[in-house]
Order: sequence, then structure tokens, then C-alpha cells
Amino acid sequence: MGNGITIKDVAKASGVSLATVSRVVNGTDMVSEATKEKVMEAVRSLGYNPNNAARALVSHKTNAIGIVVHNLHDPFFYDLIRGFETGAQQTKYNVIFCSVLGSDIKSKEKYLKYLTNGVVDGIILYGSYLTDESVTRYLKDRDAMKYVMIENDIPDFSCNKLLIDNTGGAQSAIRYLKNKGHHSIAHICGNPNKKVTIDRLNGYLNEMRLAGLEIHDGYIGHTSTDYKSGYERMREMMELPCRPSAVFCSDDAIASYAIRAATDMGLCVPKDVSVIGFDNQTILPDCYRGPRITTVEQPLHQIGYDSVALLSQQLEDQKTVTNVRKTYETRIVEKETVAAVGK
Amino acid sequence: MGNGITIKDVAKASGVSLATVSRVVNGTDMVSEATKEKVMEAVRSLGYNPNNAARALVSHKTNAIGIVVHNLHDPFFYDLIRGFETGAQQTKYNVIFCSVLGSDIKSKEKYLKYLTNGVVDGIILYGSYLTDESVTRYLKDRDAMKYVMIENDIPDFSCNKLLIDNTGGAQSAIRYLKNKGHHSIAHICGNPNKKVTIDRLNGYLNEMRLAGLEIHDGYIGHTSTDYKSGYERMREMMELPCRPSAVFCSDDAIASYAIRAATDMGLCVPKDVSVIGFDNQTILPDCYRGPRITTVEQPLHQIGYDSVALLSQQLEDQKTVTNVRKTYETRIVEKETVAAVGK
DNA sequence: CTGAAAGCGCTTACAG
DNA sequence: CTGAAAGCGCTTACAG
Repeated sequence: MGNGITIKDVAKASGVSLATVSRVVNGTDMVSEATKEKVMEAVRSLGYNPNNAARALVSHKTNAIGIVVHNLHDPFFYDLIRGFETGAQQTKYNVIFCSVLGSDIKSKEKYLKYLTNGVVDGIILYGSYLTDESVTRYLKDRDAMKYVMIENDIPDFSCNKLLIDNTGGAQSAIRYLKNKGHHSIAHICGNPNKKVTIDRLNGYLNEMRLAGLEIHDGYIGHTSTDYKSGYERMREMMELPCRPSAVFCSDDAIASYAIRAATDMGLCVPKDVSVIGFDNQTILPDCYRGPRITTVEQPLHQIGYDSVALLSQQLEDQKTVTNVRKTYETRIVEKETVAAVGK
Repeated sequence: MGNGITIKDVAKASGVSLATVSRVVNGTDMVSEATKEKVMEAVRSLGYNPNNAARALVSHKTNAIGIVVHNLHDPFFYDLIRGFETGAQQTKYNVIFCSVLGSDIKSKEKYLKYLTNGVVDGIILYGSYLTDESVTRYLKDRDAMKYVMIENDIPDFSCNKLLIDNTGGAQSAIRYLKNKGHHSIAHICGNPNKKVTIDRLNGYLNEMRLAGLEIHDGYIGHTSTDYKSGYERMREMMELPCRPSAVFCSDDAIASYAIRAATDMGLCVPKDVSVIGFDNQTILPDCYRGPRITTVEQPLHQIGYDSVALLSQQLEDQKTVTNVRKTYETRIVEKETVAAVGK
């Protein structure tokens, strides 16, 4: 690794001690201008770069932040990643991403074990998978590490938490539909392994009850881990004896497939059936070309940015030990897939 | 970092030497079943995990691979990232991503300096930026590191190179259009900082010459670093006195904006003007909803997968020192944006 | 302002 | 099969 040049070579070349080279390179203690120049000259001509493993070992600091997500390729992450990148650009920390495919808990553990043992100073974890129990147990044990959990409120785990009001957002979606005159409102759930799916389902259930709206047979559709299955669920719902006039989809990617299904059946969205999604996802999978999807927005870019900024700030001032807990509000973004009915 | 449990604690708890613990944990040398069990028990009950910085320092191996790209958020990367992820899943190496925003060479250098000094054993670098000179100079000096350069054939730099025949691909696009009866073919170039832009432009120029087709005034449009500027370039071309019947765009993202421009001007693609792109990009920016774009495909998923597989295999068997050089061929994928004319 | 020395947590010949 | 010891490349009190 590296080019083989160590601090020793620099010390020799410039005729000073290792300690002095270290001080010059790090700009810590006072060093006379003369020796500083001698050392810098040697650093330059030798092409010296400090070994990060050695630094980490002795200083217990890596100056790096790790971000762990599932399915980094998912266009869902577009805004979130931009947020991370923008945050990264503003910090001295090196920001590295790790991705696990699907809900492969084994690789998630592997990456977390890797990162938490001498590789990064802090970790940003996005998303809550119901299969995460062993991961959580492991993390709780690493108390020296700083965490930002996004969209994941692990009980009994005190760390920074940036949360989204998913239940409230789902409720606002139902209220919005009701105000548009809809009474027959169905729900297509998301990935069954994610906690967010349950939260949004609960929001649907709560608000339907509060609004006094009946949930007919077949009004709750469960997708697989694949957004695509939203297509089949929508198909089934559209063939229900008591066909819903509106469908709340757990996320925009599912909504995009649901709208394709309706369209393929000869139905017009929103004239024949209204659809509302969640996320306000900028980029949809699989070249969606339907109407712009009315949705419940969560501020993903902001959250990505905030998470990096928060973590690097906390790592810098060691005083700031108080963990942040913040819940981001959602808002309805009206586009083209919900129509008013009745009235 | 970590949980504070070191190899010393394990040695003490199980009544053996550090060396023995190391041997058990790494499964290297022979150790008797009895002591092996004692040690493993201590490892488990203490929750010991080896410190990667210490390991890296002494063994000169990190068991990690770094991937560096520009604009990780760009949906262009969808297939490539899936390829990286799939490759990562199949290797014991920890795969980490670093992203630099725009063509921020300063951060690129920062990340490369970080990775190459005790953090990873090998690096995959995607893309060729014309501003990369200092980066290249730096990398050439790190000969102990293994590299896979994708889409970047740095002269005098011997490393693994996975290349795409961009010039050939561009030529095939022009030939394809000519075979469809087009004689007035314009070209919208891509990001001026990328070498790929020049290669594809050269392909266009070559093939136009070979085909004996004239490049009229205004037939070559230059975009900024933003795909969006493809919109303006297309607008201008459509107002040319000698309006082209077909436009070859340097990539699909630009093509998507070009098609929007034509459509907004009341032109129909491909009836009034044909458009061909490059990349066969699965997911387009900014919710494109036009026709499916006929394009020159490059096998991004395969390249992503191959790069990780190649690097981890080379790091494993140290004998395989011969660098691989492979050029992936492109192929035309006919979709909905090119029509035949004349005849 | 500068240096000698200890030590971070591990691995790996070298002995036995 | 197991242990004592050296050393990876750095930083940081501690002296001076």
C-alpha cells in the first residue's frame, strides 16, 4: 500500500526526529519556520503521505464517516445521496458508502463490523429493516462510536435519530383524499421487511377509522420486496366488486407500477381512479411515463445533508455529546394523479 | 472505536498467548481443538472484534476495495452500481464507495490519498475527466496498489483497464442512421470535461466523413456539464436553415432533454426528427416521459461486476500480476426514436 | 522549539 | 501445538 515512503524516510531526509515530522505534517505544536520548510521540502520531494491505518491505531481517530444503505442503486436514493454528497463536500471527514443488496443481513453485519473496528469514527445508517435485530444488538455494544440513524427509531438505543413522521404523513394522505370526496380508499403496502411499511399502514388504518370510512375486503394489498408487485396488487383491486375510487400507495415507486396497471386495464388516472404515493421521489424506476404522481413528500435531500453535518460536527467538538432527535414533517405535493369526486 | 475489547483481553480470559488468539481468530496455523474452543468462547462472551487499523498496519492488507466515481446520485449509475453490488456480494472484500460532486478534482485527490494510504488494497475508478492530470500523476506513484480503471485509458499507466469502444459505438450509430436513410445528421456533445465526449464526437466526425455526409453549420452542439443543456442545443438545431433529420446525442440523458425540446416545439419524435442516444440508460433523469430512446448500449452491469471480480481475484492470488485490458463492444438497441426516411 | 521513548492492537517468523 | 518478541507507522506525553 502507499508508495513505501514512511515518516522515517522524511525524518532522515530532513535531519529531524520523527516527532518533528509528525508535528509539521499535522500542523499541531509549534515548529520553527526553518525546520518546517526543511520537512515540507522532504515531504514533497519524497512524495510522502501518512499511513491512515497507523494514524488510526495510535490516535483512535480515523477522520472518516461511513454511510450504510440497502440497494444503493435504487433511484429512491437520488435526493438522499445528493444530500450526503453535499454534506460530505463541506466536511473534512472522508465519507464512504457501503451498500447491501436486498435485505441481506449477513453483509450488513459484515460491513458494520468492518466499519466499527478502526475504519470510521461515526456511522450513518439509513432505513429500518425488521430483520435487523442482530445488527442492532451489535451496534448497542459499540458505544464509543457515534451514530445517526435515519428513519429508524430503535427502542433503548440512544443515538442521533432523524425520523420522518410516516404515520402522520399517511394520515394526511387519507385526509387529503377524503377532502377530495373519496370514501372508498384502498392501500397498497410496501416492502414487508421495512418498518416504514407498517408505520404507513398504521397511518392508513388510523385515519380511515377516524374518518369513519370503511375498509372493504381486498382494500389492503401487500407487495413483495419488489416494487413491481404493485402492478398485480392494483390489478386485483381494480377488479374488486366494490372498486376503490382512490388508492394510497406506500411509496412512489409502487404508485408508478399501480398507475401502469390501471392504465393497462384501460382506466384513466385520475379520472377513473386516483392514486397518491409517498416520498416525492424525483426519479422513478423502469422509465415510468405516466402522469406526475401526487404524493406525500419527505425532505430526503435535507435529511442526507443534515446527517453528515450533524455527525461531523459532533465528532469535531467532543463536548456535544447530547444526541439529537428530530422528526421531519411531511407535506402533500399535489400533482396529477388525484381528482375530486362526488360533490 | 470498537468496544474496547482487544486481543489482550481475550488472551487473558482464555489463558493463552496473543499469538494463539490471533491464530484462532484468523484460522491460520494449527491450534488444538481444546484451546480453539476456549478462545472462541472468550471471543464470544467478550464480544471481541479485531481492530482493522492494527491489522492493516502489520499485515499490509486491508481486505477492502474502494470504488471512486463522480456524482454517485446520477441515475446513469443504476446498472453500474448494481454490477458493483453483485460483485461485492460474491467477494470477501469489503467494498466501499466514494463520490465526488461534479468534477471537483480537489475532493477526488483527497479521497484517493485517503484510500491509497492504508485504507484499501485496490481501487476501481470510473470515468475519465480531462482535469484529472494531477490525480493520474499521484496514482502512478502508488505502484503497490492494484487498480481497475473503467472507461479510462491513461497512457503510460499500466493497470487493469476495462474500456468501452466509444468511438466505434458512435460510428455505428451514424451508420445505423444512414441506413435508415438519414443524410442530415447532427451531434450534441456531452460534458466537455469527459474524455468520452471527445471519443464519441470523433466517432461522429469519422463516420460522417466515411459516409460522405456533410456536417452543416450548427450541426455540432456543445452542452455544458449539465445534461439539461441538451434542451437548448436541440432547440437551436431545430431552428437551423438546414434542419437535421436525425440527431446523435452523446448520451441518453442528453437525448431525453433533446427529445423534450423537440416535443415542446411541436415536433414529433421520430416522425419529424430522429434521435439516437448512447448508454441504454435504464433510468432517465427528471422523470422523462417521452418515447423509449433508441441507443448504443454499453454493458454497464457487466463492467461493474467484472471490475470487482477481477480486482478481488487478483488481490487473492498474488501471482496473477498481469494486468487485464479489455474493450467491451457496444450494440445498437432499437427502440422508438428513430424512423426511416426517404426511399 | 525539538528529541527519545512508549505504545496503539495486531501478525508473524523464530524457537521450542 | 504454543509462546516470547519484534515490528508495522504513526502520535503524544515527557523532558529538556
